[in-house]
Amino acid sequence: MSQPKYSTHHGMTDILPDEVKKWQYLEQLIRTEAELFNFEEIRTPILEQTELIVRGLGQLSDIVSKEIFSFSRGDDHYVLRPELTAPVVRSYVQHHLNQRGGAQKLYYIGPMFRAERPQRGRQRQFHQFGLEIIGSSDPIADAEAISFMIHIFRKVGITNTILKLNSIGDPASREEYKKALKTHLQPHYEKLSEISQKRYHNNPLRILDSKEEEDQPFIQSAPVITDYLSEDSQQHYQQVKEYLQNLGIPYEEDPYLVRGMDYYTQTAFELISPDLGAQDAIAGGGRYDLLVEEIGGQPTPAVGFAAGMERLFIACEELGIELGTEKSVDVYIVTLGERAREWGLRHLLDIREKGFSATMDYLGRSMKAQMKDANRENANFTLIVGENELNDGLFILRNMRESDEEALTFTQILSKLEKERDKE
RNA sequence: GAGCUUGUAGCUCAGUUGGUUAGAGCGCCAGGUUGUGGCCCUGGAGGUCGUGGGUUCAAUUCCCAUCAGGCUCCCCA
Repeated sequence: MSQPKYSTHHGMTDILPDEVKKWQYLEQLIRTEAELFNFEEIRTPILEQTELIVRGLGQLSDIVSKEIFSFSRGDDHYVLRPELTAPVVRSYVQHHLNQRGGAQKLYYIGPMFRAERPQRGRQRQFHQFGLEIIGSSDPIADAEAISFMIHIFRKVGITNTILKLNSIGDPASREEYKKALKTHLQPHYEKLSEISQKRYHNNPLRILDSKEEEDQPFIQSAPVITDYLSEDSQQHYQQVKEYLQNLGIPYEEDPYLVRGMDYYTQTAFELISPDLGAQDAIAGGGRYDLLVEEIGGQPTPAVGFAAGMERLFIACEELGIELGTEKSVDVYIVTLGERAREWGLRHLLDIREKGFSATMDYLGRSMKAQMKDANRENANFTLIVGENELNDGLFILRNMRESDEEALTFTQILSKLEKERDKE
């Protein structure tokens, strides 16, 4: 096809009317369920200060080092938010949300931006929903976050997921482990992949995440972080696992699961969908007990997760799950002649006033074309108006599903519609 | 950031071993029924064959570049 003069940027897509139904469905589901879990929505700006994201996620994280959309205007440095944990925490600190009392249970839905190379399940503008529980160190918060995450996927019908679970401990135990890991890798340093050699110095934990062939033998023989957890961390992890068992949520422990952002501590988890191919992480999260302080607030424990909405839809597609309903309209007014069009224009409002959706032809088309259009719009009823009907005040209400029709006054038509609605 | 692969109508795809007007199905518009949809029939609109350059008498077809999609790596949701 020839290239249009203007198009979306690389890796950014329009959500067209035919697809928007499933988005609305999912957003509605998330909102309804979040309310049931007693979470409150929070909305933060698309643009954040560069420094927040750099401090929050870590200078060396892949996201910050190569995937950030940023620009400056005067002395202000802007980034398009690549995730929402740091912004939500920023908001929490900025507005002293701790003063509202208790743990803050927040959820969000919205677009994120990462300058990655696009492919299926990975767009430069993509959408996440997620939640953050700020102000509780209790493992019950971890369990609730995971529970909500699983709950949404189950509600949608995605049940064949794998929950991977790990604990990366508190900072002290992690330092211990880092030392042990480096000691283990030291003799093999020359044999490690280039990336892993770099990470050896910067962020040795991430070596565990490596998919490089040459690293695998050393990763498999590496010490396991869960052996280095402090007693508190161990207890916390143990408690999370017990809560998950009580909730009937199966999980797989993966001692090599490490998350990409620097702010994570203790519990780390990922939800994997076998239906996604290369981008198989459909949701991920964990505890980040140090982030609030890092951003300038009081030391405050927190836990949360984020899920990729596009990836959720891909999984649905693979599983044959259809979300949302077909489009339809309650009443399509079919008009014949100018007088009828005027009548229709006025009476559309009366119908809508009663809570029924209503439309009519805007193109001055033939009756047949209008009927066809009504069919395409999936109209429940057509209301046929011509000179005859205007003269005797009886209009034809055609039930498009039953294919029968009757002549009624407009008042009768409205009550007929209401009767039909009550049947449902 | 790297490798591979694809790019023909709104959509899904044929086709052209380089040669006058590029096809199908679906969708769209109109008519068959001068006031009645879904099925059927007839007709129509819609494509400089992703874009730019090169080779050639001639390129949608071959070559190069570029852009976009897909798969994989990397990373992540």
